[in-house]
Amino acid sequence: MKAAPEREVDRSVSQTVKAQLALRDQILSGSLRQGERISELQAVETTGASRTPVRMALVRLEEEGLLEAIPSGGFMVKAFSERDISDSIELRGTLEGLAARFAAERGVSARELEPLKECLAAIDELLRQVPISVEAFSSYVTLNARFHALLTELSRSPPLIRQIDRASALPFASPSGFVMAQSALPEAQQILIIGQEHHRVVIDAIENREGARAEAVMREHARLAVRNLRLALRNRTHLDLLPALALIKTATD
Amino acid sequence: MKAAPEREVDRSVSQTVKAQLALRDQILSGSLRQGERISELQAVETTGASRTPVRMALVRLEEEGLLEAIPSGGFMVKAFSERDISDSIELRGTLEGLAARFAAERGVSARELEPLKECLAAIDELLRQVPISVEAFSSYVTLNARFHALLTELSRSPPLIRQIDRASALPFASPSGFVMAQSALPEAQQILIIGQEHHRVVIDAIENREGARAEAVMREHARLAVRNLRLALRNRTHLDLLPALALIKTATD
DNA sequence: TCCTCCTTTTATGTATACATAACGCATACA
DNA sequence: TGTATGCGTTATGTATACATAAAAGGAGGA
Repeated sequence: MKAAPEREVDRSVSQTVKAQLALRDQILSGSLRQGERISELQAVETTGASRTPVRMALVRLEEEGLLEAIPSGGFMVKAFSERDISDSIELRGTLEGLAARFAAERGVSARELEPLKECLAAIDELLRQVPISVEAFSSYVTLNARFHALLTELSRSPPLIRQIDRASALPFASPSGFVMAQSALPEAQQILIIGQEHHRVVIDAIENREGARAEAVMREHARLAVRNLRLALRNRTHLDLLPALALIKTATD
Repeated sequence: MKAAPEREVDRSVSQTVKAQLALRDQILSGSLRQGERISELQAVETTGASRTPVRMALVRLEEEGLLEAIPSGGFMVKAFSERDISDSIELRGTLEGLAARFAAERGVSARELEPLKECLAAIDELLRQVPISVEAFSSYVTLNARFHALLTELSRSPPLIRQIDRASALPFASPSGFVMAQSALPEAQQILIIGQEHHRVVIDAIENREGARAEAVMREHARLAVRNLRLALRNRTHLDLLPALALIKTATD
């Protein structure tokens, strides 16, 4: 399939960003197999951008952690072990814990907490319906991502916010990475309820300036995601809902 | 034998790396002032590389955290507040704490601990002489960096190692960032001795699989660096020994 | 004198051409 | 038959040309 004939160049978005998004999709969907060198020429054809922006995108994706530089030149898709993924989640949790502690220790005004509480209430509303619909799960993903983003912001520490964003860039390490995978599990509802309890506690801890408690609960919150990862991988049900399944290193495959 | 070790050298002299090193030097030395847009053409002249590798280097330096992308295009040198810097150090300490905990909880063989203990002994040897010479300070910097690198490796977690490396890339956040600045302070020797005690404790904690203790002491260890930063900035003595002083946002300057 | 608009200039983003180094394949020799 | 070497192909790294968008400067009007 040749894309060359009518290559309408969309100039509203830079070619670099376009190439980056396209390549990321290809990586996460498994079009580009792990360990294999990514051909720039091939990437040029599939993304529609020329070599310069493609190259730029490759560098950014390497920094993002999805690609690995090959010593002799070029890049390949990185492979992740189950341990790598759980460590990445725990890492993210540790950083979020630090953010929560900063927020608690340095103090947060009631006005700043307002959006967090709204988020909390919205999730409460979602969890009230039994059983939880697929649409509700989808809404949960959005609200959960929002909650985590707001919480991170509460630290008011640009370096920390930056690092958390970078740690969450890996799709399987992001706060909502495994929520959809849970949707297939019978204990899904319980898991969401426990997660929401964590949300509630961290807000309470920040409000009362209990730094250690805020930090601890965010770490535990991430451990919930690790548990879900294990559960999903063991059950092997709805693995297609797992983000970046193609990146997971397996012994047999 | 088809493997050629010289390939690494080839890449190290690549125009991209050359430009990156040259630009980083310029940024840290203050040749490029914070807030001002970095002219690509000017960078081409000063680095000797052409625009493509310069552009590559700029992207990498942005990911590294030294540059900031300008919405309308191009990059500028980022400015850091004192709070930004202390947060970056504490961030690094938190990650190192996680690494130490991983090492302690997951267990480390005596053979793996060996190089750490050698490092410890070498630093002990250095600190025995009173007063500590400038050369000793310099040796300390090397050994300290080595100790922190070895400790990070002990976690045996590639994602965590990667993040710690990224967090330490900012010169003022690196483990040895403020050691030289201490050399001008009268309490320098005490500070080094306390730091070494932290090193000793973390090894002991890892050996005894005391995860919480290992984590706590590494956090405290980073706080020592934060204290030194404050001390150095307040005393304003030998500020020229501070890395990236040009990047620190000040109200007066 | 200040503000606004237009023109000019310059810098960035992109495309592409070129050179060099790596990889593969074939052939020859052990 | 296996290994090593050499050549050809191909991909990457680099340089540069071109187009567009932003910034700056000047001129005209209020």
